[in-house]
Amino acid sequence: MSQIKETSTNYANKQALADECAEAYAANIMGGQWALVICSWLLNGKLRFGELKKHLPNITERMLTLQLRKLEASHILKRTVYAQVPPRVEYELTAIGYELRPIIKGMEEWGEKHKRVMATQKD
Amino acid sequence: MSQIKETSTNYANKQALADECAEAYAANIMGGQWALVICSWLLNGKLRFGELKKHLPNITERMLTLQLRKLEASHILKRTVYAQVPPRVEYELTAIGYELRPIIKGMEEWGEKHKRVMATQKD
DNA sequence: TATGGTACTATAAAAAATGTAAGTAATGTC
DNA sequence: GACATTACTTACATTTTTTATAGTACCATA
Repeated sequence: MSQIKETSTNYANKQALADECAEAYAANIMGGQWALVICSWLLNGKLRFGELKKHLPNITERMLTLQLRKLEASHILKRTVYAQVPPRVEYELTAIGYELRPIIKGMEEWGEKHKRVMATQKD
Repeated sequence: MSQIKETSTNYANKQALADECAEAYAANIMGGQWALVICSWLLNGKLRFGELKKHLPNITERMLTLQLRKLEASHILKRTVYAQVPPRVEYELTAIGYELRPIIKGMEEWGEKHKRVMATQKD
């Protein structure tokens, strides 16, 4: 998947932080350029690979695949393959995945508010 | 600060995402290995550089400085320097910084729950 | 036989984030 | 004058993440 060196200091630090801070643990799972937005789209229901791709205009297929695989490995979403040609694969949030909703919504609201606050600062 | 190339695809993608998805915008601000945990500690009140460092056992001074500067630039916290020797610098969340509390707490709870869920899977 | 659609994979390169190690400034105390 | 304290800064190395580009498999239809 992603190539993490289990001997690196960075790896050790992430582990240690995740062990004692559940919010850092969560951030590791939800980290990555597109993970949050993918989940955000999936909050409305299952989507196919190609549909997700359309919603994320500039993502490469490789990145989409990587992020989906990571989220799948963390049991945030589940992947269903239909034995068809051309292939059809659907992605859907799991129960724990859907529980991200209040957090994602919270971040959305906070982000909007932060934008407004920043607009009033003149730095 | 951090060296972002404004000509890179990555920069363009982040901008575009942040523009249309406030949750991605928020994630950019709160991103970084230690940012969330720093904010988490600061939810309990102002702390000095050295105190923060003690709370984050493996962080290097360079990383701590970088993350604090980034958070300051985003107006998540404010930095107060006291004209003393040896120096004394205090960091405190701003109003919009304190508004991260429900999000951080939400992530904390979700993280704990996710850990429990994962413990029951046998992969 | 050629073409098209879907969901990928492989490989390389570029960019970004993080870590390492050393040094700095100012001043009070020994 | 040497040393300790605090909050950094700088130069450089390494690791991790993201992007670029080009494939692949499958079968149905033209």
